[in-house]
Amino acid sequence: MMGIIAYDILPHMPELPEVQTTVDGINTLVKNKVISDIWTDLNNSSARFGDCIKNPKFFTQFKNRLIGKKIIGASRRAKNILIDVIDGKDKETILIHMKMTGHIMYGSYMYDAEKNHWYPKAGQIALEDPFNRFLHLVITFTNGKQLVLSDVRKFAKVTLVESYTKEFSHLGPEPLEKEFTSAVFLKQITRFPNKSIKTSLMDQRLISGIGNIYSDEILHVARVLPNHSVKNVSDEQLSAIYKHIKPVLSKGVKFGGDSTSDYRNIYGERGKFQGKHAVYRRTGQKCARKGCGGIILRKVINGRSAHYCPLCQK
DNA sequence: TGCAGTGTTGCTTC
DNA sequence: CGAAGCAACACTGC
Repeated sequence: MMGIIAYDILPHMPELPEVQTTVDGINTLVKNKVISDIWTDLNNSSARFGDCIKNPKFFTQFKNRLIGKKIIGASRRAKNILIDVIDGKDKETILIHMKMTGHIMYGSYMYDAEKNHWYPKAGQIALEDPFNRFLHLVITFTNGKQLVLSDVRKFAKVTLVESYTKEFSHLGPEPLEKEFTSAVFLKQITRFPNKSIKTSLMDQRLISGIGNIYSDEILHVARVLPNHSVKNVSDEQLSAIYKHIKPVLSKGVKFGGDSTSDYRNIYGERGKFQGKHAVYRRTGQKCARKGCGGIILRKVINGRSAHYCPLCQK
């Protein structure tokens, strides 16, 4: 390694599999822990951010309402993390959207008062990680350990919610739920006929949780070019896309998410899905489909980079 | 040295 | 209603 820290800043937010991996990690490691203190350095912004911890007034409330409460479990809706906490009958839900570069870890961290900065204590995976420099929210528990938010670009949104339904009313169905039938998919995906199929797959109003990586991967296995308008995608192609949504997302969860960039799981470890890409960020390389021989191309669609094989995707 | 690229959401404007 | 453009932010690579 020669002391060189080799890492790329390739910002892409956690998508469904990454968020699910984090939620599973919280349920494994952080359940029943009682909050004793909360620190942030994001609460120095103007009030224009509304009810989130970037608003200093809100952060004070956030802290007061959560200290003394116990984590009872985490769940996921779209790319949002929901953490339920309780103190007697007094229940709150912490809502975290990791946006571009956020990720959450649990371990032992120490505070440097002079620098107003937190560091992982020795002997932890996170210590080796270049992203440990960007801790912006630290929740300390009565056992002395911390749940931390690392976020290079500080886009993550952290708040408290009372009503899930109100908060998430604009979101499309969850693709891994059994209610996500072929009929539901067809109804949703055809809502904006003039948009590209890739853009529609990533539209959170149509389907929840799919972003740039998984939309590219789904379209590759379904053999559909990303730039086609939805109205020009055949019924056969739409059913192929539907057929592959669940397996591709489940594969992402199975491999612990994608760490092409900054994503880390609750232990500070990388996921392994980046080693499984057929197309995403494989521009100029050979198509992963056996016997295809195509070379992966990259094209900007609606301001986002799409990766695809011009030979086997039609 | 400076600026485009990186990806997502939500707000503004039309 | 919708689409398109941009801001939120940090850092890299050219």
